[in-house]
Amino acid sequence: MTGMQKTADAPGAVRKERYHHGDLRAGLIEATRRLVEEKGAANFSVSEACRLSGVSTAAPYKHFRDRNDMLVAMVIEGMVRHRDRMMSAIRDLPPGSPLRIKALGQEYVDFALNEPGVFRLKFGGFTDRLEDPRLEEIGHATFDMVLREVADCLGEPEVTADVRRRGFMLWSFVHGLSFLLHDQKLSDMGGDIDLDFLLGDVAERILNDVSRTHRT
Amino acid sequence: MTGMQKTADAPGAVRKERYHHGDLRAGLIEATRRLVEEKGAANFSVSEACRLSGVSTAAPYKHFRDRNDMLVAMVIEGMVRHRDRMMSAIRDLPPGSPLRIKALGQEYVDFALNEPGVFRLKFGGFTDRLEDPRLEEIGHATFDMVLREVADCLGEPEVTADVRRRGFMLWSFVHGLSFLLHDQKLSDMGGDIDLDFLLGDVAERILNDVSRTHRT
DNA sequence: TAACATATGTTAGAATCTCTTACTTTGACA
DNA sequence: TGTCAAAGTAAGAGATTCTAACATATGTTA
Repeated sequence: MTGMQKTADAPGAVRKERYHHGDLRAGLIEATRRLVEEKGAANFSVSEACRLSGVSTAAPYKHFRDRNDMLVAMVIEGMVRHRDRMMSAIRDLPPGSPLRIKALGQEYVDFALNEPGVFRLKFGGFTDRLEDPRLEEIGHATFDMVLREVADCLGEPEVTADVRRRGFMLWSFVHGLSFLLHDQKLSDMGGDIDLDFLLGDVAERILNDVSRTHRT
Repeated sequence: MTGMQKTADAPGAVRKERYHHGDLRAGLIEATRRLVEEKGAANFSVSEACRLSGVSTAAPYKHFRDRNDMLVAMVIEGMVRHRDRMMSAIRDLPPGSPLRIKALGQEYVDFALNEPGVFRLKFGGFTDRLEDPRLEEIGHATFDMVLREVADCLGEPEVTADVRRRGFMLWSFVHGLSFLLHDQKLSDMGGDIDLDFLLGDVAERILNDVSRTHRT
């Protein structure tokens, strides 16, 4: 009995032969991601991530402050992926084209649907305010990138107040759409609305120059 | 020792003199609402709601299947309030006016900010899919009400596919805006955007008849 | 190469939570 | 008044988070 228990080997469990794991921190983050996607953040448990990673339930506390900190670490990686995907989604599209705006929205929504656990953990407001400077930073960087795209598209050399306002409109829209799509509200209550058309239409309306007649 | 413990009396705790509570179900729902607003749904515990209500931790299970069912019961009441407020927000505004659409959006956002716990519990996707026919029903009823307003505003006698599409755009927008506002993204990243103006501008853009030139 | 310091694990356990089972009290009604 | 169902309680099983104390690798330095 060397203390190297090999209990039952849950499916997908990482087999451990050495006392040291190799990169437990990364392993736990990946386990966390898998579990959050499978069962939702509310049902995520540190214990289960430990089981998946083949370590004791005390091990994570050498790498993370607490459960919340584990989730934050996982979400940070997710947001990096999110931004990377958005950037590569427009790589080959003509600069200044509204197609780029639409593609950014498309990708925003796609990420939310492909990694709903991560997306909702970040934006659903589930935990104790996952405030972390790294999250703040990447969020700002991503939005700034979008704002520059909007400016290009409008022919503005800089990010003006108007550009910022329209960028925020676009964000609000795709953000809400992401939640509603994942909640299946579009299929339940939207009739036969075509998602692709919806994205294009909204982008067009927001990028359009409306001679503002009534400000109410 | 009659089993009538009066331990410490946590602040705000309901004092219990009788064996029977009176209306424990309602009391627990209200305690649940308070706790969710105070500490977030993730930190809500049945035990604490019991402490607030002055009953044993086994009592709720006479009224609710489990913790999740308690949350669902509380959210249902919240969604009824949500709809009621939206309806009364437009009561005195001229029928068919875009002011009504804007007021609905305003109220949607206001509710999300006033009762973020409830709002995010319903839409943040926190729990094990809080699917309940009563929630479905009230959601549909509310959206239908909005669609009729949109139709009126566009001069359509019925809820056409186009009306539905625009209604869904509006919903997506105010929905996302609600999340972003609560996350303080507008104040952090929106510069000095005026919320009131934003709502009016978006309503106008979505209600406008854009001669659709390019559908891509 | 030996010895130490540090990082990274483990074991054991305290505090808390959800939910069940079996028992008790209460109020309503025949 | 007696009985029954509804609505509480007490006790406890099983899980969970996190801590404290201990164990083992790893790498640096004398």
